[in-house]
Order: sequence, then C-alpha cells, then structure tokens
Amino acid sequence: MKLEEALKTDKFLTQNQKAGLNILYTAWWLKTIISSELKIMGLTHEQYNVLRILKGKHPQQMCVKDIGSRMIEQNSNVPRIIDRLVAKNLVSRTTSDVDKRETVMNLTTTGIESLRSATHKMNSKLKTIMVISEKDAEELNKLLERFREKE
Amino acid sequence: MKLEEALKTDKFLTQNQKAGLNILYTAWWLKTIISSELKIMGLTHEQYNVLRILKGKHPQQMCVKDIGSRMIEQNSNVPRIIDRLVAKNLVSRTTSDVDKRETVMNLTTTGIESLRSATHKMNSKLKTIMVISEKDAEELNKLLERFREKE
DNA sequence: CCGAAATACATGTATGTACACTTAAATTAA
DNA sequence: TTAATTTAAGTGTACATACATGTATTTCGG
Repeated sequence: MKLEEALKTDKFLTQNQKAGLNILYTAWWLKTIISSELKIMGLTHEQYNVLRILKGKHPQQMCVKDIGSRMIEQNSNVPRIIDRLVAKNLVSRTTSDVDKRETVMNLTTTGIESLRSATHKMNSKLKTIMVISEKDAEELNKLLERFREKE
Repeated sequence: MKLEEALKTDKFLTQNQKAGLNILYTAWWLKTIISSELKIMGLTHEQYNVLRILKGKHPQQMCVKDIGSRMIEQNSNVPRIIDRLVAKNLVSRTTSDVDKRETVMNLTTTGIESLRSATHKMNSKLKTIMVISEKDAEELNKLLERFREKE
C-alpha cells in the first residue's frame, strides 16, 4: 500500500518528509506483524530481542549494559524486560562475582528451546512478508544509513 | 553510523534481514530526535501527530475514528491521547450532534498556536538531520513501499 | 588509604501500545 | 416497529518507553 493510502493523506511536501513518515510507518507495520507472530508463543517483541542477544554470546553471560547496547530501541528498560523473562524461567539472573554492581544473565535450557521454536516460526513468517530482492534490500540499507548520516 | 556499529553485531545473514532491523532502528532513531525536540514544548510525539491531523481538517471537527485512521501507529489509543490534549486545553471535545456515538474534536486557539510553534521548531530540526537528496529520498520511498508489498 | 566521582543497576512516574471487554447509539432485518 | 447486529468510544490490564532519581559498588585523584 502506498503511504498516502495508509495514512489517508496527500499532503507530503517533499520526498524527504515523506521518507521520514514512511520509515516510521514501515517500522510500525513490521513490528505489528512480528508481535502478532510472537504472541502465540507468549513473547513480546522486546523479550524476543533480548533472548536473541543472549543467544549471540551463549554460553557466556551478559550484563544489563551489554544487552542494552545491542537493543534496537536503545532506551529500552532492560531490567524490567529481564524481570519478565526470569518470571517465565527463560533466563537466569545472578550478581556478577567480578563486579558486584553488575547483574549477569544467561539463557536457561527452557529459554534456549523457546527461542529456537520462536526463531523458527519467525523466520518462516518473515520469509513470506519480506519479499524484496537482495539487491533492493542492499540499496535500501545503503539509503537508510545515508538517511541517518547526521547521527 | 552503520547498523553493525549501532547494534554491536555483525551477524546479519541476508540484506533482507538487515533491512528489517535497519528500518526498526532508523525509526527509533528518528522518533528519539523528534521526541526530544517536542519535549521542550511539553508535547509527545503522538500528541503532536494528533494536533497535525486535526490541523489538516481545521476548522472542521474530526471524530476519534477519523483521527485514528490517519495515525502513523494505527493501534494508538486515540481517546487517551485526546484526554491529555484536552487537559492542556489544546483541543476541545464534544459529542456529535449528528451521531451521538461519536465524539468530535477541534483545535482550540491555544492548540493552533502551540502547533504552529512546534511545527516551526520541528521543521528547522528536521532540516538539519534529514540531509539526503530528494532523488535518494524518492528512491527510499519506492523501496519502502516495495518492502511492504505483502501488506 | 580515603573521599569524590563514576558506573551499573533498580525504581518511580507519566506516557504510549496492544488488545479484550463494555456501553451506548445507530442501523438493519424480520 | 421491534429485536438483532453493527459501530463508535471508553475502560481495564499487561507490557514497553523515556527519563529522573536513588543505591550500592568500583575507580580514581590526592
């Protein structure tokens, strides 16, 4: 769907302004699809993100700060997302021996299993919705990074 | 910044997968900049969005449903966002004469003034951060719409 | 070695999001 | 015309976000 239809408007002044809204809308669209898929497994978007980040270092432990710096939405409140994963017994949490300020996290066996099946479901879903060519995707990545130039 | 640096990873399997994360990250980046600019005026991102939507039809009134269908994040809880705008006296809210199920909203004089100065600040800010060429922006819009093909 | 500064995390508050459920009004069907 | 259905909003709950503040621990300067 064109953005004009999605937002029922035709008042974009410049392609730059439209691009800003288009990015926000596309992110919302993608997040909605991902979330509805994860909901079946009792996970939220950000809980899944944390599990994946932990998987990346497994079997090493990770502290809150390390996890936070790898999150897509970098102001996410990691401790509270962890709270919910611990409550579901997907993640274990202990105080670091090395630095007692740090809390360190690790996936539990249940966590690894949940993540495996969630990832499997997610990948099949994404395959059906993300259908642009690798060449187009590469170009899109280049343009998004150029869009964030002033970062 | 490249996405790999922003998320401290190098594990993107395909350009398609990277594009998904890149869109989510870029949206977060943009929303953060916009929000910090609006905060100075005591507005949130979504409150500003609602004010702009109302402006688009002003001096006509709009009902909750109409506003909702024009929001970027289409599951936003419009009544509660309106609550806050009414509390700040930026928007007036009455029951429709035509259909008593509907609540109709309109900008107040204060609302119009707030929006005007918020928009002014926002446009100058956006001009400094959204620096890609109109040609690149057009290509980006084309690719984002292609990305959402399966919508 | 000690006190100040920095760091890592937790917590509180306001706002927003997603979604189920309720209520009131309008529309439709019999 | 009345009963059933649909529609528009509001409300409740769980989760997430943005940000300020508090607390314990570590580090650093003197």
